[in-house]
Amino acid sequence: MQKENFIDKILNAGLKNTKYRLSIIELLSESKELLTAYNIREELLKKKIKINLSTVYRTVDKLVETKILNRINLENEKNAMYEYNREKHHHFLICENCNKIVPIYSCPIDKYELELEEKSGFQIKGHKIEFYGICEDCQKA
Amino acid sequence: MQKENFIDKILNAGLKNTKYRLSIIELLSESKELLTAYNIREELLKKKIKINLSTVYRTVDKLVETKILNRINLENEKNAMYEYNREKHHHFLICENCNKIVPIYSCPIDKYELELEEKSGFQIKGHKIEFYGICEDCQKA
DNA sequence: GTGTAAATGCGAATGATTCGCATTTGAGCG
DNA sequence: CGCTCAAATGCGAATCATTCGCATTTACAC
Repeated sequence: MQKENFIDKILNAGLKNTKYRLSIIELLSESKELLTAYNIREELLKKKIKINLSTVYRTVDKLVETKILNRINLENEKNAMYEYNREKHHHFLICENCNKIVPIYSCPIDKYELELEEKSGFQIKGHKIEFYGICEDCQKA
Repeated sequence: MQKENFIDKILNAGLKNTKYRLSIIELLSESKELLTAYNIREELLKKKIKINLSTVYRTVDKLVETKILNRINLENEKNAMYEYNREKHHHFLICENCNKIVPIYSCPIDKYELELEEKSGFQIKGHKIEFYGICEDCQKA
């Protein structure tokens, strides 16, 4: 059962298993969208789970630290967004018109990163790409 | 003379030529680093130019709007940074240790962006890439 | 069950950025 | 060159996401 799996993740991360941690992980693992701290609170309220906003922030911080969640800061959004970490490298394609955010599971970087290491002398640990454009729906309208 | 060139840019953008606009453009055009609004104010103060922080924000907003400057929001910095727009497509390589920011003037995207347009149906307008790693100096230390 | 550190709630603080409004300034025009 | 008016500026307050301090509660090891 998925829930047991989440509890294991929490405990393996050296964290206490609390109802808020579990429900935030469940929520994000079921969500197709990125959610802000505020969104998370709203969604939990819909499920009759009342949580303080500070607690949401502290909880997601811990879960990001332990790599159970990812924190995403997009160019056009001032608030951080969170997603369940499915451990699949990806980037985002963002509609400049309707702000739709679509994950992209392919990545054009690979070889280039090696070249860049040689040229720059940096030891490269990672990268972040965002693509901006107009989605199909907005092009029609 | 460079200054005349900047004044032209300001006027062509339909803006009034004010000492603050000119000095902010001059400052950024001479700077090798990205500067925050606060940094800009500090640097101008060093040159005995006293400017209100609100004015810095309003000025860079206008100059970004008119593409004389670029606004850059990096993952790890909460404040926006500004650079003079030299109209050369580039990305950034950031040292996770000392926060050095190095511009990279090559770009691995080109063909991939076309593929992505086909696959996604998006009309892609642009992209943003950040590379993270450890710079040569920090690797030694 | 007990003890203890970690987690939580609540309200206040922080810090970047924006806003409202009164004053000043740039630039076109006579 | 002086006049006029919109645009630009200064200043202080407001905003909004996020963090902090502290008192209280809870999870988990023994």
